[in-house]
Amino acid sequence: MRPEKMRIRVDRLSPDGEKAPRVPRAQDVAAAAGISTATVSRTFNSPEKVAPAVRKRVLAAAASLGWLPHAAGAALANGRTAIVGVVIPTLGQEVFAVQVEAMQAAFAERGITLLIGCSNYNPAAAQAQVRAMLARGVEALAIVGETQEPGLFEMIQARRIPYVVTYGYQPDSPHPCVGFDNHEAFRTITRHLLALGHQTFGLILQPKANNDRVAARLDGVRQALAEQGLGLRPQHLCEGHWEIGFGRKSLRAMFEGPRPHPTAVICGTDLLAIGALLEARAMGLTVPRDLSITGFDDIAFAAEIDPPLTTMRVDNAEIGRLAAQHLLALLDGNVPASKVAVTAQFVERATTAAPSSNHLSPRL
Amino acid sequence: MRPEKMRIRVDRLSPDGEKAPRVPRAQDVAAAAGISTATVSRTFNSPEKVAPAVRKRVLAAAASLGWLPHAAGAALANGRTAIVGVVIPTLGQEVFAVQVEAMQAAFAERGITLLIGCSNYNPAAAQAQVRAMLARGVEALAIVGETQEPGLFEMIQARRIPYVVTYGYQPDSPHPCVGFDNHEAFRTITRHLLALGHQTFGLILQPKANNDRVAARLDGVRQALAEQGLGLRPQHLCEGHWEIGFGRKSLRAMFEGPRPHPTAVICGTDLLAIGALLEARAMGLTVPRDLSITGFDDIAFAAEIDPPLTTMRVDNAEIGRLAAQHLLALLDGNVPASKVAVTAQFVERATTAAPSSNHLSPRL
DNA sequence: TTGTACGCGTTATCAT
DNA sequence: ATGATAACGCGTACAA
Repeated sequence: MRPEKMRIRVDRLSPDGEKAPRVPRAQDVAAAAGISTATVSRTFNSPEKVAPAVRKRVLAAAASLGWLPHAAGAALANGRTAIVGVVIPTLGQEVFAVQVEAMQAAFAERGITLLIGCSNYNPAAAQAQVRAMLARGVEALAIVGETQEPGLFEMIQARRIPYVVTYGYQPDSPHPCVGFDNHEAFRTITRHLLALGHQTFGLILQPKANNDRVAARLDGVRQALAEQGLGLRPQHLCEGHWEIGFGRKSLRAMFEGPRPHPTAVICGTDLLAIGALLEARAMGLTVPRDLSITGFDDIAFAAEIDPPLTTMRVDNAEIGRLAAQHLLALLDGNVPASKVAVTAQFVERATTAAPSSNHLSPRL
Repeated sequence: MRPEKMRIRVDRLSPDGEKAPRVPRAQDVAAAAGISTATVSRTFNSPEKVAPAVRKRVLAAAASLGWLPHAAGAALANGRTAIVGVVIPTLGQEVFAVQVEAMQAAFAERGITLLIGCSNYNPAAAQAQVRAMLARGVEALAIVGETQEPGLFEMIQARRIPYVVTYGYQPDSPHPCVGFDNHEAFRTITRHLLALGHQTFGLILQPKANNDRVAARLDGVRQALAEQGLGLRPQHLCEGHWEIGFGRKSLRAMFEGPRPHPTAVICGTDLLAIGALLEARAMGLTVPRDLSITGFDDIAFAAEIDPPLTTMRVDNAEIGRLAAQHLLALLDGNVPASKVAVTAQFVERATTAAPSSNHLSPRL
């Protein structure tokens, strides 16, 4: 009988001469339970193949040593990492934070942990995050938006791992996606205001650079206007940071600019709309009598403000859940629908109304 | 000369007979560049040790093959994973989302990626997340709060990895922490209101179960009151979900309850305070004449609401940054201060004032 | 049911 | 400066 080949790792001694207790390995558990590492592994990965008595001993040994199977070793051995990556612009925006939270919960149920990366709307940063995640062997990827560094999707595809673009739904996209149709949503808002009789529009949006969702929104508005032979004056289109401050600033700029002033202002987020609303009030305008304002997202506060904000509701947690489901299905070898549309729901509250008569024939 | 021992992995054929192109390994890059894997590794990890000409060839080969060093292999070989874990209650709360975002940015600068876990205020879930992270070989851990499952910190300590408790600062805690002193902050708020002449207080907080920060806040209020020989009536202490709805509901409950009614209501979050403010207005109360209200966090909206909310500002991004710095220092072998205090700043706006006279001698 | 032994992809050591 | 090779910790054929 050949002597068993067994690697023995000597405990390193720390400078002060004490034993530096090392993180236990399967080997240690095996020794403690008086069995082999193979049985340790089986106890955790296919317990039914292990005799109950042995199983009990192994579990006890593992618990007493505080052993956890080292994921890197396992990943190398079986090719699975149980890690999924998600890349979003920023956690500072509730819509994305909520999405990530829902994905994390869905994956956690399946024992999958989530690597998170923020791009801050910088495609190069997104690229770097994706690269790092691929190197870490993520089994799937979710990424917000299609406007990415050239080659990013090829890099993912070369790894043959499932991926999905979230937040936006684009029927003609080459990528699987889960989200709502930004173009359609803003067309809906615009049409609603057109139906009320508005003819002069203001638009306050996030920067559309590197942001296909915002570009789609702008397109949606323009198209709805074009259908009525209308357009958007350059001074009535403001692009900037998504929060209250920029909403205020933009509204003031529009109304301090040349006439005609807008009778309706469409905003890209509820926060922008709230800013516009607050500034309109500060300027002595009455909403919706003098000015209609719409938001987007339906944050909790939208319903509470006075007057309650007309907006559009998107279930971001649902987007996160569906994205996770989509990726999980692919990981299970199933073939889910490549594109999943979530509907954005128009919520009419009290910041929209027909324009008052003195606006109906603006002095051009 | 012994023939070189070289493992050759045969490309597996996919069912349809086509070659399934596999993810490239260092071996493939080495072959393409006509050198050994050792040089490939060096090219990326200590480029100065590689001849410029060779380096160039290796980089070109790696780029053309799309090779990324597989992190699991690297982790196994050098014992470093470049992963750090963070466990928070929920991303749905801005304060935590902002913290995580700041940590992610700080770690990304050092090539470290972040594993994220949410506990939803459930210690068992936090425990499970920590366990999964340790198994994945995180090199450091940040976790919100000290109220954890017994044994959780021992589990971390056994792994000898740096960790830090965030959001709360407790001078007498056995754990390193980065945050502000919740007890002191709420004592400050309470003292301010006491100085204005208030004697009957309401308190609207998040649930204090499994939440040391909230428990500390409650204590802070109680202590400040006790210093003046005052107490808190049970019906004036409401615990519930941190958002607007619960603020409304709680305020109504207090004022529909038996007299005396509070002349000042202290809230655990700005959203709760906004809810209380809206409900107070709906009930015909004028703030701050009939009722003072304070929030906490200083969210963007706090300054915008009418009247602007008196609250306390915490720089959560700073907490995230400092926590990351603390962990990075430890990873670098430095010894940073074990406890880092961030100050919460009282921001007096317009929802606080002296109680009106009819409240000064409440009918008990 | 359990054990043996190899391989996963990389890095570090040592030799050249 | 570069190459050969032995770990790293685990999972899993295959053998017993």
